[in-house]
Amino acid sequence: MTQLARKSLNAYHHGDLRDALVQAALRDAEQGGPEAISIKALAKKLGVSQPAPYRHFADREALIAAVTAEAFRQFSATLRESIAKPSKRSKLSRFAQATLAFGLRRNGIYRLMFASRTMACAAKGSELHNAAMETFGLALEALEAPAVGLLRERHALKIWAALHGVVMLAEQGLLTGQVANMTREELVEDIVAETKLALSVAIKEATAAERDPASA
Amino acid sequence: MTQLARKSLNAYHHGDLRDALVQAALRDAEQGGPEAISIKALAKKLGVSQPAPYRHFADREALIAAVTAEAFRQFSATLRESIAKPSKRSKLSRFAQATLAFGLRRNGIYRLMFASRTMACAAKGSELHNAAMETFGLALEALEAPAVGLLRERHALKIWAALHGVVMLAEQGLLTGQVANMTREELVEDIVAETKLALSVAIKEATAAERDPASA
DNA sequence: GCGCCAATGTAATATGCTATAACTTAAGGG
DNA sequence: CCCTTAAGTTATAGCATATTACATTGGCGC
Repeated sequence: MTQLARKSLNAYHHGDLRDALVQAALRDAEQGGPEAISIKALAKKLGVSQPAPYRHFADREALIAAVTAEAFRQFSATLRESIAKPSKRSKLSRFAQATLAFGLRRNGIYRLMFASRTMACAAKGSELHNAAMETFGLALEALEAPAVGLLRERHALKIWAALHGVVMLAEQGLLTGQVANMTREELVEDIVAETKLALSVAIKEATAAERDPASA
Repeated sequence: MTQLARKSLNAYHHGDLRDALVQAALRDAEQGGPEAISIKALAKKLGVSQPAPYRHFADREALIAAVTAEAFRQFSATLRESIAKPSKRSKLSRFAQATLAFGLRRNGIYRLMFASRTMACAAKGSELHNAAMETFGLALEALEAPAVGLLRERHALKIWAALHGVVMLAEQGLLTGQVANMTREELVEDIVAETKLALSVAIKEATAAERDPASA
């Protein structure tokens, strides 16, 4: 990429305006989501003229895309950390709770990644799309059950979707601390358990079918 | 409410500008989501001056809220229909597929309901919040298994979240037609089956615990 | 009926944000 | 040392929201 070039060339008036814009925008988006990102406000805050950001981003959308990419980087790092550090709880449980925690704590950023028009318009091979798929890769990794191939993929997909649903509903205020007499964390734990159950059943069925192909 | 008053009073210059605005905005939001709703553009399309809409809505947010309420009405009606009409498939399956279909076909509207800042800011007792909770009520209704109380609520919540996750991921282009060698409809069916499995196990455990409270 | 009132709509305008055009400054290489 | 180019500035166009002051119309009391 142009990252090396950027670093040396931008060391000028502002220092590194591009990066400063992304970081500041990320902070603004933390609470208010994508709509809280304003070129003008950012320029003012960073002490440059309004049009200055346009030297680094074609338009507001481009800035948002860059911010979203950075958000994915942070999200992935957090998740990776969660499944790496040892604990009594299972890898899948740690992954799930980390996802929920990130989504609740940095909800504007979560919306940026998973509920913005920018992402919806990202093409299949784009940097953003790849970043999102990497997250799914982490879900796959977190599934420690001895499932391989499609079976593994399907269950990773299901738990990813379920977690995503919980986080989104929570952000919309539809999961208010306690629903059905359980906290959001307990709900996530319940989903983890359900996934494990379904996966073990599926594996049992698969091995049975292998032994006796006719019964399938 | 003021609905009766509205009907008679608004029958004037435009006929019923308020309703026309909501309907037109709903059409605009169908593809582009909330950000596609523009007071100015709507006024032009309906042949009135730009400030005219402000006679009916305090600001853009208020219009969006009204549109969202209408969206919930249509969504609920669609879901209610799906679980009412008889079919070979289970009620839960019909409910789940109807949710997916609505989310995919009218994705801008779905975002309006479940991924907008407007909803996130809706207070707990507000009309919008209640409308959203009604949808959850339909999920509860769709669960035909003989579960009651908290058990039923929890499983309805879980399938609601999972479905929601699938729809959102699909809209973000992260579930591209075929993932893990299955279509989105098959994925939803899989989730339905998983829910039924988990619920039946939970019921079995509950009845066992009832017979022998000590083992719990 | 007549005039008044309130609801609805219009014209004009202030404000704020995005984006572009034309011009300026500073760093670095030949 | 000048010239190129990246990066920044001032000025301005354009668009959308929202407000204020004014016009219109339909219904209601008298």
